[in-house]
This record gives sequence, C-alpha cells and structure tokens, in this order.
Amino acid sequence: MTSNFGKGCHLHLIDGSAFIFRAYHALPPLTRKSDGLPIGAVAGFCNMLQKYVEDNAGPDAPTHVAVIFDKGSHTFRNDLYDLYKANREAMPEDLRPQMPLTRQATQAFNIACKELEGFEADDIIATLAVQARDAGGQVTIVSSDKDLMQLVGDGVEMFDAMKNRRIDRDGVFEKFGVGPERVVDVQALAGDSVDNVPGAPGIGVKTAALLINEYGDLETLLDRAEEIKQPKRRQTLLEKREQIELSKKLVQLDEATPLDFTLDDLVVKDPEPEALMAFLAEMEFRTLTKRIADQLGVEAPTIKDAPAKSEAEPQEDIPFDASNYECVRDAEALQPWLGQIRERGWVAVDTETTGLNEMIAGLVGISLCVEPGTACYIPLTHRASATDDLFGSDELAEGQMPLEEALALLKPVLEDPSILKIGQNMKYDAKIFARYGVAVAPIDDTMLMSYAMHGGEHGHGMDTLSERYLDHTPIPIKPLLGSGKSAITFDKVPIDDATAYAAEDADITLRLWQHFKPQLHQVQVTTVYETLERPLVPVLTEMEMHGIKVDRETLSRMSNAFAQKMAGLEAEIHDLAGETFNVGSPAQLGEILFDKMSLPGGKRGKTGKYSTGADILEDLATEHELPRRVLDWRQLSKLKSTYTDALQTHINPDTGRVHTSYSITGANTGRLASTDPNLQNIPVRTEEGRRIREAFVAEPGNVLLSLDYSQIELRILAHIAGIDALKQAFADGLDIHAMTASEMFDVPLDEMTPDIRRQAKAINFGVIYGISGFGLARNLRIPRAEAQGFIDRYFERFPGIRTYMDDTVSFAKEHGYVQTLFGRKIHTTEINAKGPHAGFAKRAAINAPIQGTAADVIRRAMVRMPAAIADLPAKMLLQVHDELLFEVSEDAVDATIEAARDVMEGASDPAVKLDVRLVVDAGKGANWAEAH
DNA sequence: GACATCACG
DNA sequence: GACGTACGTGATGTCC
Repeated sequence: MTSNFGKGCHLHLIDGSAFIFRAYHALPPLTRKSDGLPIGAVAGFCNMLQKYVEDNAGPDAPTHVAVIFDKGSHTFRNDLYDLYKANREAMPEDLRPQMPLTRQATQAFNIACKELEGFEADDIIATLAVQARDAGGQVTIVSSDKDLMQLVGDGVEMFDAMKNRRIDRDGVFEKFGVGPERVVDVQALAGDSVDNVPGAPGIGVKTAALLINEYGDLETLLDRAEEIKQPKRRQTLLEKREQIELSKKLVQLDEATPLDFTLDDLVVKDPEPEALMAFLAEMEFRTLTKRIADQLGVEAPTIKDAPAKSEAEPQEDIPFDASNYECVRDAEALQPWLGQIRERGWVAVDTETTGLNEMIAGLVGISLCVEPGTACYIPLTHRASATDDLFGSDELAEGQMPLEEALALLKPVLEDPSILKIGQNMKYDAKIFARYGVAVAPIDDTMLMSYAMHGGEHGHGMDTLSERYLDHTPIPIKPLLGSGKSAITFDKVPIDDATAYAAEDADITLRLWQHFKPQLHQVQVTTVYETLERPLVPVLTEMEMHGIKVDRETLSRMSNAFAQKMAGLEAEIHDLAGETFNVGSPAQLGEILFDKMSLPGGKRGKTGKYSTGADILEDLATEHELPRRVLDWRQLSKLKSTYTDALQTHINPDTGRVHTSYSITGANTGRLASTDPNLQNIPVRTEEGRRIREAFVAEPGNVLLSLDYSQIELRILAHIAGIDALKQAFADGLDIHAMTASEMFDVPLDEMTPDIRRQAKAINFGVIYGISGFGLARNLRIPRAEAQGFIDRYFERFPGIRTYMDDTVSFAKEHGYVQTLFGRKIHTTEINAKGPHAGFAKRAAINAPIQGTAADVIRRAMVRMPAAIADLPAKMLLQVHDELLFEVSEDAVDATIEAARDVMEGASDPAVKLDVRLVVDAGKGANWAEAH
C-alpha cells in the first residue's frame, strides 16, 4: 500500500481533551434552552475549532489534520502502575454528557476525529507524528502539554493555541533544561504530581536536568549513581532506581499505537455546510451558528425558541386510549413492530407472568411500546377460560403465537446491543427472559431513574410514577385477578382484558422514560444512575438466579429441636404464670406481668397495651423467673418461624437453592434490601442463631467465601467529617473503639477494660446514627446526664463531628436533600417539619451520607466484581450491606480472595479519593457460619 | 392491615 | 420549655 503522505505535506494534530477542558473551565455552565442539557464546554470547543480553522486558512494551511481524544480511563500505564493518575479528580457531572458531543462537533466541522480504547491521546499523537515525520512531512501538535514535548524535533513542533506561541527545540530546552530527546529522562526523575508519576523523591526538574546534562542520559546516571557527591541525591538514586525506571515507562509515549487508519485518512476536507449547520442548530448555538453561516455564505437555520422536538421528550399530550393497543396474535402481526423497534433503536418492554417470584413464574405475555399512545400485547400462554373449556383451564386459549416462535422473533431485538430496552423494574423482566434463554441488553429502567432523581421523595412503583408524572391512573390489576382465595393468575385473564392492561403498562413505561431521561442530567444524577443503579441490574440478576445452596435436613433437624425446647419453656411459663395463655401474644403477656403479677415498669404503648419488648423483659428478669423464660421462648420462636421453617419453603425445587430478590430502590440511603426470603438478616449475634448459618453450604468441592469491609461507616465518617484523630487511628491499624475510649476517658490503651471499650463503641455507633443523650442513655442503661456528659466529651475530643452534624442538617434544610460522596441524593422531605418529626428527620439526614456512601462503595465493588472474577471458578452469591459472599472451587480460594479484595478495597477509586484506606477481612468455610 | 417484636448491618 | 428520640431494613404472629 502506498501512501500519498510525504514531503510537502503538513499534518496538524489537535489535542482534543485539552481543548475540552479549557473550554469547560473558560465558560459559565451554559445549558441548552429546550431541555437543559449542559452545553458550555461544547460551545467553547466549537468556538476554538472555528478559531483554529480561521487561523489556519492561509498559505501555511495544513494538508492533513485530526483531533485526537482520550478514550476510557484504563490504559496500559495503569497495568504498569495502578496508581497512575489515581489522584485525578472525577469528571464533573455536567461535563460527562458533553464528551460525545465534542466528537460530534469535530465531525460536523468535517475534521477527522480519532481515539483508541486503552491509549491516551498523547500516544496516538506520538504515533502519527513519528509516521508523518518519517514520511518526510511536517508536523504541528496543537497543544501545550509538556508530556508531548518529547516529540519535538526535526519536522515536529508544537503550537500553544492559548498563548498563540510556537514551541520548538528552544522552547523545550527552556522548559526542561534539556533537548526533546532527553525530556523523558528528566520527567522520569522529576516525576509528576498531576499524573501521579512518582519519580525520584526530592528531585525536581532543575536538579534532574543538571544530572542528565552531566551524565548524558538516565541509564548512565543510574549506573554511575555511586559517583554522585551529594549523599542525599546519591542515596535516592540508588534506592529508588526501580521507581525511577517505572516512571520513565509511564512518561514515555507509545510511538507504535495500533491504529486502524492511515495518515491519508486525515487529509483536510472542506466543511459541509449542511451537516455543520445542522449540528450547531441542534445545540441551539445562536450566535455561533450565524457567524459560521455568514463565513460559509449559507443561510443560518432558524432555531426555534419553543422547546425543540427532542427524542426523549413527549411531543404533546397524547391521551391514553386502549383502542390504540393492538393484540398481536401471529408472526405476521409482530413483524411491523419489530421493524419499528429497529428503526427507532429503543422499545419499552413489559412481561406478564403467572406470579411475582421470577424464579418460578411462567411467561404469559409480552407488551411493547415504541411511541406514546400506541402499544401492543403479545399473549403467549393464556389459558382457555372456564366457559370455553368445561374440563378445567389447562388448554391454551385460541389465537396465540407459539411461545417459541415469539421468543425466536424477539430474541434478536432484545439482545441487540444497538437497541435500548426500556422497562419499569427491568430486573424482574430480565430474570423472566433469562429463564427462557433471552439475555436482555442494553437496558434503561424508569424505576431506577426515579430512584436516582427522587430517592426519599416518594415510592418508585409504576402506579405512583404514572399518577405523579403522567397524571394518569393505570388500570388496576385487582379487578382482573381478584383477591384472596378466589384470586386467579394472569394466564387466566381473558386476552382482551389482558391486552388493555398489559399494553398500557408498556405505554406508561415509555412515557415515563421520555419524561425522566432528559431530567437525569438536569438534576446531576446521570453518573449515579449510570454507575450505581443501572449496572447493578445484570449483576443482581446473575446473583439471584444463581442462588445459594441451603441444606433442608439441617434446618428440619433444628426446627424439631426448637419445637421441643419451646414446648418445655411454654409449660414452665404457664406454671410460673399460674395459668395458660398465648406466650406469643404481647397483649396477654403484658397483662400477666403487670396486672396479675404486678411487676414494676409497666408502660403502655400508643395502642394502650403494655410494651413487652426485649429490653423491658431484660430489666424484669432480675425480679422474676418468668421474663427470662419468655425471652428464651421468643428467641426460639423467632429462629424457628422466620428461619428454620420459612427458609425450607424457599428452597427452589428445580435448583435446590434459595434465590432471594434484591430491591435496588427499597432503601432510601442506597442500600439494597433483600426479600423472599430476606437473606440479609440471617442470625449471627447469638450462638444458637448463628448455627442457622450452618445450613447455608457450598457445593461439594467448593467453599463459601465471605469478604467484609472492616468498620466502613466509621472510616467514611472519619473522611467526611475530617476527623484527623480517627483517620490516624485507622492509618495505624488501631482498635478504633479502644482508641475512642482511650481518648475520651483518658485511659491508656494497654489499660483498656472491655467495659470502657463497650461504652465507647456504643458512642461511635451513636454518632453515626445522630446521637442523643436519651438514646445513648437507654442503650448503655446509664443515667441520661452521664450519657450527655459522654457525648459532650466526644464532641470536645473530635470537634469535626459537631461541625459535620450541623452542616449536614443545615444543608438538608436548605436543599431538601443530602448527598453521598458519590453524588447520590437522599431527599429529606420532613427536615423542615415541626414537632417530633423534625428529630427523626435530622438524625436520618446525619446518617444518610454515611450509610449511603458505604452503600455506594459496595455497589461499585459489585459492579466491577464479575469482570474481576470472570476467569475464576467463583460466583458472587449474596450481599449483606458490608459483606459479599462467594462460592468458589476449593483450588481457587486464594486467587478469589485476592481478586475480590482488590476490587472491594479499591471500590471508591477513582471517583473519590478517601483519606482513610478501606480494609476488607476474608473468611472461608464449608458453610456460612465458618466463612463469616 | 396495623402493630409489636426481633433478626441483620 | 416541652416533646420524644438512636440509623437503615423485612418477616412473623396476633388481633381487629
């Protein structure tokens, strides 16, 4: 292949990222008028491109040009050194959505636009510059980045567009004190705090240049380091040789980046006015559009003042009308829908099933919607109604496409990476489809969008959202299914009724999506949605479908043992009471204790009944034998009914495993919630309860692996509130509760008693919960004044806590929400309420950023985990707030611990740089009791 | 279906 | 000055 590039050619390489960041910081945060899309950086970028084109139109005009961008955050340099660029700030929330637009802008100007996954722009620039130079051409790199200065030389120069200044060999020498060919040597020694290149400690650019000029190059210098007179310098160079050599690799540009294009592809082209105008008009840049139109001698398109027609925005109020819903009964009728979906690139999907348990429920029908108001329902396994079929309803109803045929037609669409599938609670539908061999991707989820934007404001179910944002009450399901004993499953619903109901759900989902989508960036939660909510769907889907093995025999044995013990206790209790009564009835127990036996401390709750909670019975236990027996009975009753009995019913007959369902939007703080069954509250605190975990087992040849964050909430508190003493204690690996106790009670660590430590521990937790004297007093069973004294002392010793609490509450009062370190917003609707509500809201506001940040951290870890353990015989099974449980082949335990721990401990990177390191403890065993 | 109770982090 | 108080969840049994 011969190239046309050669002598006489002049290549311009523009550092796109530099343009973007300069544009972003130079301009105020402009937004597009019609939908609020942040657009400031794009505007600045276009201005700079325009100016560049203008300035380079003369006789010196380049023959070839390209704008080069960075792509992805992980490059080969991260593999060399995992801390490379680790202290880089996360991209600002309002800049993110502008990144793809800058690429579009470049193309609109008809300038080549290049980027390559895994490489920095600088490497591509280096590769192209070398190719062009070697071909005999001339190169100008439009950038002032010092990292590019190593490329300057014969035929290659840089141009600082900001200062309007050329940078040649002399310019490089001025900056580094050496010529371009030795720049990397100087950089390797001097390091770079911005990119986190370590270099040689204590040596800056000046010293580095001095040394390099004296010894010729870095390698000679390092080989002859012994000769250096200054002892400190000599020692550094001898001891840090490896680090310096690594630094050189980090700063050295890759001049052989594998490119999928050639210099000839970069030949300068005239702008195509139509495309350029269309882009500028779409961005709604009025002045710039006009100016460029004038220059090109074309007419500027009119930019409407009225909100522009945007793809993700309802065009007008289209009424809900069931007569526009089509019942699709055969392949022929389905085809037009598939065509529309492919044309649009998105579709709202909803499934109807025989039940709410995704691991058991059968698929009954599928509804689709591509534009508001028109939707279809594809019935698949509806049963003939009783009137049609006197012999029961086992026969399939007439007029339905065979399930396999429908799935075969839909599968390519549902799995097409270029078609977005929109759902309300997509995890449910994805799990159903997965059981029928369809892997739905990519997805958007209106429930998760609502949660990201309105967490804490209201629920995120479809009915709530439809009423609130579409002003429409969906058809209720109750009349179709009935309730109680006579309730039927969806497959028994007549197809006509089902069509009206099901198609409407898809219609609502699409409308909600159009409503929410453009708002995500307006309220700055795009990153939260895209990194903490949506990616969790496939991860949780896999965990839930995999399930955890639970041994029925173990549970059954325990149930029997509990039943026996309970019977004995019950008899004793009745004896002590002098009558038989229902021990499980708090009301009856209260009367026995406080009326019949006249024990002290009888307090009536708001319903007029005595309270008989564990703490009250605990106090009463010193007075009488009965309360202790009841406490014991209650513990057994709880363990039996909630765990050993109920868990058995949740063992899936097909898989022999228990499949919980995680709710992503269940907790206001960002935590997950586990239901059906709840596997996040399996007993552990008492010895008897803990034994239930012995029933959670690994398959033969495997073990369970538990990795949990150590004190994650206190670490986050130390970071957020900026408590130096706490940070230091974590850095030193101290026992944090003992250290707190030592600080507060002036007890040296080596004289610490368990009781003092216990009190400090209660205070540490109290702080996370928004401490009060009353609460602490009750928890520690000490006088309220004493508890208040502890708290005062705590605030005195750790003054940042008070400030954090006050600042958080006032932020909540002003904004109506609080935020986690990762930008999750938790709305605090009651914060300005009067009365007792206010106290609750305050404490919740104080707790939310801490609990929520911890929740974000483990979410990030979970999202990254599948890739990290993909090559290992390991599966992630459960999440319990600060713990992840894995099942792994015995021979891969250590590798899995290492991989999973790396992910968990580094989960906050690079978005948030924590002042306190995250620490993960690991345990393994044949069952969960041993592993934890 | 509300309430009380208790399991977890 | 009084009020009511630790934060976040889900499942179970009683009782109306």
